[in-house]
Amino acid sequence: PMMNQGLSKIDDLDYELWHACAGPLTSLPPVDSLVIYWPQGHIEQVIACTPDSAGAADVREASSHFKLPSHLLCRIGQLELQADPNTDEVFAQMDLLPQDEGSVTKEMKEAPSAIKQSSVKMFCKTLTASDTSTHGGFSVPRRSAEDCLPLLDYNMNPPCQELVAKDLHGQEWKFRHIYRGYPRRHLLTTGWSTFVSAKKLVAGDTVIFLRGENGQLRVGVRRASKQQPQAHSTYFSSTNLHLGVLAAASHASREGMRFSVIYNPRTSPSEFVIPYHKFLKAMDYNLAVGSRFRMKFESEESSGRRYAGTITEVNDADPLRWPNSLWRSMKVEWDEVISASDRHERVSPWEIEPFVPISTLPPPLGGARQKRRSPTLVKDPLLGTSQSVL
Amino acid sequence: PMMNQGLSKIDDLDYELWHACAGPLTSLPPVDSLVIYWPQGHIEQVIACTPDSAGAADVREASSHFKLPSHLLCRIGQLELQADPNTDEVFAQMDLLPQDEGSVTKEMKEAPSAIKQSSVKMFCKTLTASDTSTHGGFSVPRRSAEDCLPLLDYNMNPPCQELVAKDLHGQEWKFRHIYRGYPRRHLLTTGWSTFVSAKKLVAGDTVIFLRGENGQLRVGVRRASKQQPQAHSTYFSSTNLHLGVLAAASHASREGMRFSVIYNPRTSPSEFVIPYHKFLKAMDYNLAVGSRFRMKFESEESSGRRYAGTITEVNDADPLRWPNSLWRSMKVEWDEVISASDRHERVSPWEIEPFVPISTLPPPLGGARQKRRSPTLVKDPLLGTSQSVL
DNA sequence: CTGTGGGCAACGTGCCGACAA
DNA sequence: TTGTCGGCACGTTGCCCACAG
Repeated sequence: PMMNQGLSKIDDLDYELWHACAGPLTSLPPVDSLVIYWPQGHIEQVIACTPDSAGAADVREASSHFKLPSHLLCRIGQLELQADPNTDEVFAQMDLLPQDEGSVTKEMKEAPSAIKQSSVKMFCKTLTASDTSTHGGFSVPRRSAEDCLPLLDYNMNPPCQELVAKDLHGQEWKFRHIYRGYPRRHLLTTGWSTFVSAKKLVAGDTVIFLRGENGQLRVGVRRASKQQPQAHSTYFSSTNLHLGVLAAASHASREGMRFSVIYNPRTSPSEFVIPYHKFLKAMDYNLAVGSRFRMKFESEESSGRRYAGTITEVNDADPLRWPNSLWRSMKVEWDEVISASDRHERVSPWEIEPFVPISTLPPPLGGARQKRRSPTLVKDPLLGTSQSVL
Repeated sequence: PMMNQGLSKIDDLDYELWHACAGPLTSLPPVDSLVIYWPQGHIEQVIACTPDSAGAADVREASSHFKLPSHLLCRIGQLELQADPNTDEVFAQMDLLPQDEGSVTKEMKEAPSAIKQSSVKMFCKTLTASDTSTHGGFSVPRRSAEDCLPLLDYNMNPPCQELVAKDLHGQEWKFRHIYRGYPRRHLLTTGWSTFVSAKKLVAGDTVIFLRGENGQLRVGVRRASKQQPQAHSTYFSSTNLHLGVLAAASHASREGMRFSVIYNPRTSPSEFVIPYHKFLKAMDYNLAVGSRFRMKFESEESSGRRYAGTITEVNDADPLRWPNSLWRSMKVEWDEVISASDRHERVSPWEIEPFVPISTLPPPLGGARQKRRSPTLVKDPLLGTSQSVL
């Protein structure tokens, strides 16, 4: 049920499957790379995962005892891509090793160069009412079947074969793939309904099929409904969960010890482990009240689109607990009406793309670097404390 | 889904249902009573609930930073009896308010006097293969039906009625109750199989029916299999959960603030919130290596029986992390072979009954009190530090 | 008294082509 | 090209009694 990253062809395929299930907006920092960890964002995920936010006042009070900066520079130690055995929700467990700022070399600050080309074939389909009904099977779009499924022997009458596809847990699912009906079409019949009921799929959910170079098949699932945090984990009070996050990070940063976080891309309101180079790049943005920008996120109409907006405030999201933190340090207004906009009322610098691409700005003259930065945003990236720039 | 204790007849019935589902060995301290909270025991529950005990070394290392005594004197602030929405496993959320030893009056140390007589009717039945098969319904034992179910009109042909019973979540379940067959018997037919599949009942599990004075019916479930901690809570790393428990208790004890714990009687290896009077009584036991005792617990053959044993060691269960703690301070040997005896290799003083009832001991003479105590067990009950007794 | 099994009817599941959007 | 439907066969569900432990 757990896998490491990029060891063999098979692991590559599982790696691709995990990302396909996570959705196009999710990216993970590679092993050994430098990242910034944001406790505030981690807490946001905990809140999103627990049904009751009761005792929030307690947490606020108690958390002030932890000497914890707004963010930690870390190296990714180990990365495990997994899926919830009950819901198939993807998540990543990452080990973080706190790093000294001094030990950072120039190369570490740079973005990784080439993106390796994958030869994995894949298709997604949003399930229709017919696909999920008990009355019949799954209709495979013609192109998808021809591109991604093993070639049928069209001399058979009817042409058919058995497919075996593994899911993220390594469990195998068998499907009868048949080409029949008039007009002819590709269908998955026997085995399909078992899959649907086991994965509790409903119309609107998405299935994903992948085929590796070696012919291995994978199958995964992405749900339409951000289903409620189904009263998870009745064993633990939400206060304990909050404090556990803070205690672990606090201890790790003091002692420089490895700690472990779980990132759930489908539940977390925002990524809270940010590649260091992405963070550094964002520090060079010219961000001030009134600045225009674009940002990509998933909404009810689109599974990932750019939205345009304007910065209306630049200040602390939580001045009491997390003073001088860049986490959601900008309040913004969107050009369009965004449903569930509360999730996007405040954003962090690294989430956005400035409206004028930075590369087209005139090259900075002497002393221009200061001008390009908004004074309210000039902070020591590692200590999170404001510094005057003269 | 949540209920307070003892407000009305209906709440009483839910309270009884919760206890019936928890089993005969579970008891809960009443609201406002004094208790001793044992962090070690709380951690044991967390370990029993989380699949992987990985990172245990981290936790040990990190937990040494918390200045936390082995036990806290607390008052029960609020008590919520709940059940897991997925598994119907019962659990209790209790608020604990740390107390000063000085504020404890003599009455608080005494056990509550009268146990109020309940007029609630109840029956349990362990399900047979026929009860859980899809082929038929549920056969109600005659006595149970006559004592506990609403009276049937035996003039009907056949006599039948509709029963409506609520579970711990307040959800209503409807059953057709019919008296038929030859020889005549009570059966639940229509609605029963829905209940079985919704609650995922298998042969060997137990159903519980309750009927209050007002005629209200309740239905609950107690599973035979201590099913695996079904890979719970993939959102949180087990290290965080450990640290959260310690951080919450540590902060609460320093600041004297209310904190909240969740007690799961079916999963926790031992109760970790102990009535203060029970604790004090155990301090008077004459416990030393070689002492004989009895103790009641659930095992594979019996759902709650007394077992006899002998104390073989009296020392710290975890000398490094929890020195001078009474939690599982005695290593014991049982007269019979106990399956899964690892859970019962070490016990705490308040769990056992001395073989010679304390009331039949000769009344203590002058200075006898010291004699009756074993030196290795004489500790300040609130600080957990050893004291010399001269 | 109650667990199990045979009988049997009703219902759901699931494979098929037809048709139309 | 593909979503939905009617047709139809077969397996399952679920109510009934008989019988035996």
